[in-house]
Amino acid sequence: MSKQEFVVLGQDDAEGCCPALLTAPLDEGRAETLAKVFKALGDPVRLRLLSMIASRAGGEVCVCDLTPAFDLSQPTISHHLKLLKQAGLIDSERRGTWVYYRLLPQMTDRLAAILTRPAGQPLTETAPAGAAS
Amino acid sequence: MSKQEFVVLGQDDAEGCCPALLTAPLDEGRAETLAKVFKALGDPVRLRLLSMIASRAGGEVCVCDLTPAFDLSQPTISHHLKLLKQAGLIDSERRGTWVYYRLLPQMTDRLAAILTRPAGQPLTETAPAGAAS
DNA sequence: AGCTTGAATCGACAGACATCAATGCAAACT
DNA sequence: AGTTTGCATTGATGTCTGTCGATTCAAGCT
Repeated sequence: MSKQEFVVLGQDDAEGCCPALLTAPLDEGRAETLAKVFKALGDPVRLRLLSMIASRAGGEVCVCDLTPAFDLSQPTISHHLKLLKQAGLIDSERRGTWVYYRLLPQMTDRLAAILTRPAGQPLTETAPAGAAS
Repeated sequence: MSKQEFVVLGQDDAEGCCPALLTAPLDEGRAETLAKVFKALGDPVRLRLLSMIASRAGGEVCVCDLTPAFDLSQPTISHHLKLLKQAGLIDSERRGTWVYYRLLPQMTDRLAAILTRPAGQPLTETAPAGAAS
């Protein structure tokens, strides 16, 4: 049933920091793994689902609260939730009749770190030519 | 030629901060816009391209340096670069015979901010039940 | 002008993906 | 046991997307 993907994302540099995206060329394997996560985020329905789950006070949402928020069939919502789960972004738990989803902050934290360039990066920085200041 | 997408991403909250993803439900319009950017990142080839461009000292890479790094045809690489550009992640400039690509750090910065939860967020935090403390 | 090289565009095609209706499964309730 | 409600799975279908070969465009040669 395919281990969670973020375990692989955990392969850090020698420094024990974040897998470099903006500071060193990504190798093929990590690119493949990372792409799966970003692909999971690359759909408006899944983004809204993730947002609804993450922003919920208590950290949990029942599927029964998610489904009616969309003009989509229940199987479709279930499918999107499955993809988010396989990407390691959320997890689910059944309690009685209902199933609750919650955010796995480790993954979003890791993505944020990956997209953050180290301070004082010697890039050309923002304004090469005609950017309206 | 479709304006850069990140302009829309710039629609901030009243507080003038980042478009909330983890703290408030994303509306349909922003979800659509954000999804396009994440979709651009949702391919291993494009991730590697972005990584190669971003990590290059000088901040620029010639296409002629990118193409031979892949087992893909030149039109395919050109296609992926186009998608990254349309997503507002990179920009290009022609100098003589060659075309140079460079990172647009505003976009990755914004994504990082979007994926970062505000400090002290009242989430259940990582260990709701049986996680090894 | 003609040629050569670097890069983008076009047209085609196979595989992936979002969506749905129908069905299956799990838990609670009568 | 039978029924109902909540969610997942299956199978089918139309659309999107990654890839290529062929072509075109742009710039610098000879």
